[in-house]
Amino acid sequence: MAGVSVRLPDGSTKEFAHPTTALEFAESIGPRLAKAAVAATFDGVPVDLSRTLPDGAEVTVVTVTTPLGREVLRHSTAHVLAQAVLRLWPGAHYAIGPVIDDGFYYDFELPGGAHFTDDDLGRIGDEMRSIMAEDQPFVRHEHTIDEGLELFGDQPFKREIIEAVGAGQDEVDAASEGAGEHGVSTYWNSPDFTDLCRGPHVPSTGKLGHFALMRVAGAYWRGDEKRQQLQRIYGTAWETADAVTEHLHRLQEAEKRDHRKLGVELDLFSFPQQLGGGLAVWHPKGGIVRKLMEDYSRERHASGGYEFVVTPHLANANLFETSGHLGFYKDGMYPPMEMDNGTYYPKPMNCPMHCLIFDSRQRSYRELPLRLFELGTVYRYERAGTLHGMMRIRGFTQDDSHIFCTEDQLQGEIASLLEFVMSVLTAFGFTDFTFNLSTKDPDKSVGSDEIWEKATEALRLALETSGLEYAVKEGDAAFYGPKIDIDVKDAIGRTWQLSTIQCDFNQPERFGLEYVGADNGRHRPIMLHRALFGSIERFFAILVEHYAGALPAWLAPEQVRVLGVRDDHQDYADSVAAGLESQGVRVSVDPADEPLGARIRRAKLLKIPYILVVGDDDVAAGTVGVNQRGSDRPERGVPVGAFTDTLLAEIAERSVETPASISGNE
RNA sequence: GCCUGGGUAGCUCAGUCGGUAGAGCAACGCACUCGUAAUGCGUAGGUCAGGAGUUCAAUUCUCCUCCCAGGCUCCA
Repeated sequence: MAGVSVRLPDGSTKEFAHPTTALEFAESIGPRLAKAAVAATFDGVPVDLSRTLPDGAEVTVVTVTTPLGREVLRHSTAHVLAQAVLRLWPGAHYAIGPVIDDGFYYDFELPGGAHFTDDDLGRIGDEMRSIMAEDQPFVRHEHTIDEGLELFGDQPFKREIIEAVGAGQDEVDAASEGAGEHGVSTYWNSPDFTDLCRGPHVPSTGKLGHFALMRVAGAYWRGDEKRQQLQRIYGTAWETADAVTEHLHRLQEAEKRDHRKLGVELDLFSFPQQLGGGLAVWHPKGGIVRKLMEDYSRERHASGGYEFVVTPHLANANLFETSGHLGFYKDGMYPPMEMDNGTYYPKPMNCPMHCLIFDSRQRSYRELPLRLFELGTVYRYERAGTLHGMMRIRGFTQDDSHIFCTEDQLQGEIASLLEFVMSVLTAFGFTDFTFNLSTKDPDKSVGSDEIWEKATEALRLALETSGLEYAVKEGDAAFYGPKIDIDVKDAIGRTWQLSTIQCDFNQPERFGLEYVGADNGRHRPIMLHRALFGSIERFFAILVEHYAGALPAWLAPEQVRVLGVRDDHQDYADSVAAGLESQGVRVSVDPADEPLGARIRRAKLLKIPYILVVGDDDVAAGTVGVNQRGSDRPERGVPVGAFTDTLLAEIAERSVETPASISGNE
């Protein structure tokens, strides 16, 4: 065989006289690289280190600290998990074991309908460690489809994956599991374990070891709740033990920001059992934050050309028949109430009622775009298992708007909406946006293809003319029209889907909406649905988590707490507080019947932005000691006026950053 | 709705191999009067989620219901 020549990522080439594996290639570059290598890529395609270099390819060595390297590591660890489970439960069926963010999972069906319990995780982990200690190789084999079916004769899920080849819909899944038109690929670890897989894998199980099994869960086979439920085990795996520890630490930190926990600690809201699942009560401290959010929203909508409307919580069933909601979402609506003149439902959406407002009299093109806005409270019967604090709740309020416009106005409206959304969200401290365009789901939609085409194109053009990058989510639209969803990234890098802009040609048609045009003819308006917060409850929860409960001063339930050093500073503390209160500052005084340190601690735990300590010096000089949130270095002797001015400016600007210094001297 | 794990004082948790419960913090009272993250003493607080069963006896064992957590499914 002639020699081979391959290209390196830096553009240089390397020649080999004999057939050479990717591992030997890595060794030829350096022993450290070879040691860190877990896989390679040939012309961008990930492959095992044992593969032979193809002539002329661009070759990279994949090391364990890269995203692809970690994927290989996690995928390989998932295989070991399956092997361990099959050892411990002979006769178990194994399904799929893909890589996910920060980890992996594997789905199983245990013999005799057995289920994993949390206690099993320890045993399984031990078994995995012994497989890793055995340092078994991952040996790749290629088979024909028939051979594959034979090989996995007693494994129904593996057979189903292989059988999906050529059958259409599950092709992509099958390919990622190693089954395709070409045949199937498997990895052999030991005489007792072979798995179906595309690869690549680390060379041997000895390369693995830094992992943790996280939890047991149920998961439907193929994600279909009509099919059987399998037992899923989630795990995480990293290149070093320290990286595992760090990951677990990050999870702990995220837990500390959990809005449900902070909701109790900061006395913001609760879910009384007597109320019923998924229904919240807002306590005064949560209530004031909500009011501030709503005030700001109303203010922006007022200046944005919106008109305020109010609609009731119940509606005749006919309304939701007309809108189509009953047809598509009956199961997600609260059950109907029979009343003397018909059947009524709690409303799950505000849009049908806004259509009725449009339809209440004849409309002229001169009125368009007509922008109706409502903080509309809706009720949805979310399934019990989906409830999640304020994030997923059964009664909530949407900052809902419906814009009726002409076809000519559509483009401009969408573009200005995109601006509006980003501007409002920025005020709350979110600056990192991503955009998704969701298109028609053929199985769950109303209206003609032509109308959908038009609506989708309008959204696409608006995104493009605004110069925004976006991803397309096929089949993710609402039943009445395509939409743009806007995700934000929070302080610890998690993304949340917040705002939505939906283009709807269907409801105006279903409701028979019309306006009189300049041509004196009747025309159908187009309706844009949009929400910025989405649900106020959910947005509030995201805000709490984003700030870990330390809300910016303009949103903080209590902005300032004044502490006298001794009892005899009480009058001065009261007067400082009264002065601030007269300027609209939310302030309280904590009297000196406990040591100062204890009162400071309590105020810090409540995440109050400013703690003012006043003592003899301050009474004499008309100053305060300012202990700012996030700082461990209080400023003494700040004139009351200087503090007040800085604070009022911070609040008026709705600053999401705390000023570096209150006195302005530093 | 499905799978797994839970529910003990306002919060965080201990405990009872079946004999009706305990700590810290919080609350309340008294004393302390203090310059930047926990002053001391005392008081009160629980149908051990709810219901049924087994038992001389159930917070503990069994079953059912409700609620919570983590997933799955769903999310107009």
